[in-house]
Amino acid sequence: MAKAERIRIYDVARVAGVSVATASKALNDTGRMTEATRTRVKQTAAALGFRPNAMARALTKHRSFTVGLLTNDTYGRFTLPVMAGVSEALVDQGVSVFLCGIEDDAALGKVHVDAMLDKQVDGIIATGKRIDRRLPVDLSGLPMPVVYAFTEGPEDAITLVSDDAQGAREAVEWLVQAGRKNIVHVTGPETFVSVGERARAFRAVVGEAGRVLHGPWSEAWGHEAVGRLWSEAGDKPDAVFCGNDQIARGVVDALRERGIVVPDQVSVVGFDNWEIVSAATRPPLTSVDMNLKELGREAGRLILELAEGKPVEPGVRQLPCKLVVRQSCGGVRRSSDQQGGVLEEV
Amino acid sequence: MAKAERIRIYDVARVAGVSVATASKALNDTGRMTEATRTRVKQTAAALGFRPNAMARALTKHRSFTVGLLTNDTYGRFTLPVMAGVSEALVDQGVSVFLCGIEDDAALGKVHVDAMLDKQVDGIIATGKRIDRRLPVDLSGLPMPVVYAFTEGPEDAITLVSDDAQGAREAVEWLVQAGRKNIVHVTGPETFVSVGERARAFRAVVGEAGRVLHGPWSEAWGHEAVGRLWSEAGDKPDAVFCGNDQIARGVVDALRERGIVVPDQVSVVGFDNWEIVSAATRPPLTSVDMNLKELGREAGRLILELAEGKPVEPGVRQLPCKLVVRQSCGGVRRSSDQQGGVLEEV
DNA sequence: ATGAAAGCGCTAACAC
DNA sequence: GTGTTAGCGCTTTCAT
Repeated sequence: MAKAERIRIYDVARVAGVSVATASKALNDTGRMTEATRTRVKQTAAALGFRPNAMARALTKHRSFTVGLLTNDTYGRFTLPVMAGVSEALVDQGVSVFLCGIEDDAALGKVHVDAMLDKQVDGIIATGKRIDRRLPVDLSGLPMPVVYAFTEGPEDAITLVSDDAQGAREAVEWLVQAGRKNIVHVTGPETFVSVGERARAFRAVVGEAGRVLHGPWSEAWGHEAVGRLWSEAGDKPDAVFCGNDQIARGVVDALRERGIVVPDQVSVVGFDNWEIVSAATRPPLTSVDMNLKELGREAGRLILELAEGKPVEPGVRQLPCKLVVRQSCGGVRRSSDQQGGVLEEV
Repeated sequence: MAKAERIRIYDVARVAGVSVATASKALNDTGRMTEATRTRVKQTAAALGFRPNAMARALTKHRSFTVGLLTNDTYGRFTLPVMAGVSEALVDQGVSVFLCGIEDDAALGKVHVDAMLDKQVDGIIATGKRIDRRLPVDLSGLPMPVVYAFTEGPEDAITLVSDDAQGAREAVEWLVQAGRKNIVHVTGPETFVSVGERARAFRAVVGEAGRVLHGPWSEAWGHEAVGRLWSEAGDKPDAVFCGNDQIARGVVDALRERGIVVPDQVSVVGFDNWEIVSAATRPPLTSVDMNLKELGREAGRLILELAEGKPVEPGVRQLPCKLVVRQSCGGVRRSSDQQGGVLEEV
């Protein structure tokens, strides 16, 4: 832990035979000087292993090269991909990310926001576990930019969300294209905005008579829904589009218990593409991926632009979902490991 | 985003009618002055909404009140609880946490570590996904303290791990106490140190003849293991102690498919207490919790002590696991919602 | 083209 | 007890 004294710009300047002012300008590619001088300074800095003191720099530049990521998503189901994206977009720029988990605790939220203020973060990215709820903290009027990603923000804020309708549409169209005629939608509670959007998109494809069953976001509900659907008289569904992967897993398990083969007899599609669930299901789930990492990347880019003083248009930006095809729904897909786009049965 | 000028200590001093030096001392509870002055300064600071500039403070105090959490655990299965604990231990002290996900990429690791160095974090906590592997970065010789939590560190480092042997012992003793006679252990690959420790603890309880089956950490393996065990001639196991919750879930599902009732006929115990798995299993899994949040808390406390210059004895600290009882293993447990410790069958 | 000097906001010796 | 002063390491006018 004991270590040679840290190299300061002062040392670089001395060794390079220039003043600290020149050294500073050389290293920051500002000011004017002979190319020779600039190069020499940069080389000595590199040779000496000079790393500028971020604190000192922040003090004068009023930029800390840090951002805060605020979240109330405890399990990290949604936050981790977002975080990964944010980090990826910022790490090359030398920007580090404070992760602040605030649960649903307003007091804790305030503590974290105050800490961010003290540390003069260049911006705050707010994220959460659903797009129609706000974090229990007020982020308006802060002296730094704020971007909302996968959580609701004020009217005139910059907000990033996934395009639930498009994701749902792609999933359902996939099922239709696979020849399924009787598709039902088993999803979460009606109180979620995204549940409504997905259900609307579902009906837009299959027709207004499309059947939608609401329940909790759990495997148990998927299970129960199958019980309900298959105990009714009349035609049974030949496909189930689920509101999340846990429900889908419940559905698949329940079907297997009834001796119904997925995907031969019934196709199942999930939502979220939570790999730990979708990949462990037998058969592995085809699922809609909300591209949360890309959402995070975009949030990182935006916060950076804002921090640099560039203008960013406020409003809600919807980012597209993509369907990840596994084995739970049959149909035809373009083979990924063959040239020429041969189509194959899966 | 436009905001009134930030209050500086200079403003506080002026309003309180003292010098900045006195103001500083008053607010930091250092130096000597009349209690009256101190109170007055503190009150004006509060009234003005003064928040010290962390950058400026860091520059002089050589403490940034930030720490870095380095991890290669992408899913966050282990990192998130650790992170929550770290954060919990530090947030009251005004310390914020940089989360740095480095995958298994040495170059990315170096980028993050360099960023931490530039930002003069007060300490680094290294964590990962298994206790017998190192992160792909060299953290020795850094000018700040390092604590290893749930990842391997150098010989003379400060390391925090869960007590796998104790956790396994408690689980198996619980099964024995529940009257189980023929317990097998279905676990992960032999290459994991923790697999060895748990298996040894298992055999220490059930006898050296205790049967241990190794395989991948997956549901599929749990499934397959049941197939293997139940297709053999002779007595069937009446309990399965699993190396993680995913295996346990596979076991439970496979047993159900065979018409074997859990926990009536066979008891199952998991490991990790990953709620998303253990709670969704039917019946919910009794599982060993590694107390990762507490591990994180302890790591936070230690890094703080080190940052404050207090000495901390190097070496490996084992923190106890605790058994979380749900419905997958029967036996007798103390009813939690009755007074007087009535014992009840579960 | 380069350098001297004045801060950024705060803390800590050392005077008074 | 309280204030004066000198930095912390870097950036940035403004001279030269």
